[in-house]
Amino acid sequence: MQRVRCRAQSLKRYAHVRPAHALEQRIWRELAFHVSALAHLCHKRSVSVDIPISAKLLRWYDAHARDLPWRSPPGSSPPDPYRVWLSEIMLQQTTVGAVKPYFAKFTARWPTVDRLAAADDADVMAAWAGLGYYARARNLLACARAIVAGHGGVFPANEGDLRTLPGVGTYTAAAIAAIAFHQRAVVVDGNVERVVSRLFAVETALPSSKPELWRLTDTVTPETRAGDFAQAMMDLGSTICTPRHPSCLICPLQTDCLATRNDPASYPRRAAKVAKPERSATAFWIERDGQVLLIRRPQSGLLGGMRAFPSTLETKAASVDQASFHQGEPAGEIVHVFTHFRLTLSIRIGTPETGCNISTDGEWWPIDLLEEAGLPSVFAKVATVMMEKVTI
DNA sequence: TAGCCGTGGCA
DNA sequence: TTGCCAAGGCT
Repeated sequence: MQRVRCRAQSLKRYAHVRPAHALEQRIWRELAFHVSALAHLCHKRSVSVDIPISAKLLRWYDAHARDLPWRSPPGSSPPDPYRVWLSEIMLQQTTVGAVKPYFAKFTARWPTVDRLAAADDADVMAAWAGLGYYARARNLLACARAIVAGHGGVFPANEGDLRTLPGVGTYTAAAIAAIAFHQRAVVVDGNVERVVSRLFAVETALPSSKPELWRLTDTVTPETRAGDFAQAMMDLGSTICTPRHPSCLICPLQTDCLATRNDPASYPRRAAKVAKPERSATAFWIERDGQVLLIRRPQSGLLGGMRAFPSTLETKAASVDQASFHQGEPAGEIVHVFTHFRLTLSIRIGTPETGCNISTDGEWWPIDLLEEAGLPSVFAKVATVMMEKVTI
């Protein structure tokens, strides 16, 4: 045991070494954590200590925190609230990998909330294109302008005031208060719901279990470092306590977890899901002098406020799309799966006249610049199909 | 309150 | 190929 402790201490002398590659860094952090845990175990080998869950998690986080562009290192001064807010909006129901390039693009182009508030709507919507959930982009602008107009360009520092801002709900308000302002707030997102429902083996199914999960999260949230704690829960959820195959053997909370030996992947329990409805519609490629007709979709509803090809794709799901539209020559078909329905979109080559029947406020867009139009993915697929036809 | 609202990666 | 899922909010 003494030899192990000496080896652990000598290894800790190399803690400042930072390998160049991401994989090596990850392995190094992993090694450093286990060395630290081993040294701790040696030191406390004969003493049973009841360490709080938050303390275990924070210790793990200090060694394993992911290095993300919107973060400051664990335990350091709070990061810029603007960057925290922007990242939290982008990360709503969106993976870290998808957000990174958009976060870089937005912060380079609009480095402050004042600059963003002064931006043109069309520029922001186009910059958001491809990230999905476009109401977020509309609310992003509304929020930036509310901060400038109603809060002197400064983000409010408490959960209650944050909650009144457009696009900022219960989760986001708590996350900003905790991370950007070091307030004690109970931060519950999808990761936390999963971790906590496993930790306490919550048998109630989501979403009815949400109040119970909030209460349980409240019981384990520390008085200080609530922001680091929240981010630690999210890191744990995305790297160890994953949805399908959790890595319980290396989990810092394994000894506290009631689900670890009882099919942890089966938590959180979920209500049975219903099948996705099928919808079909027609999109029109209407060309003139090397340009193609684009329209702006209505501000609310499906793909609200985004540029698009004229189509029979309705804004409200309740209405029926005109699937059997026979004007124009058939030019192909694409399939796109949204969260709540599966769309088969027929493409037809129309004329400016048929286009005017569908929309009167279109804009003619150069075909060779279509990539800059900021089309949502479903219409970007249409563009790809038609561009391939042109090049053939 | 439950339905609506994107996208891409993964198994 | 298909379904599941990810740092939710709005109505």
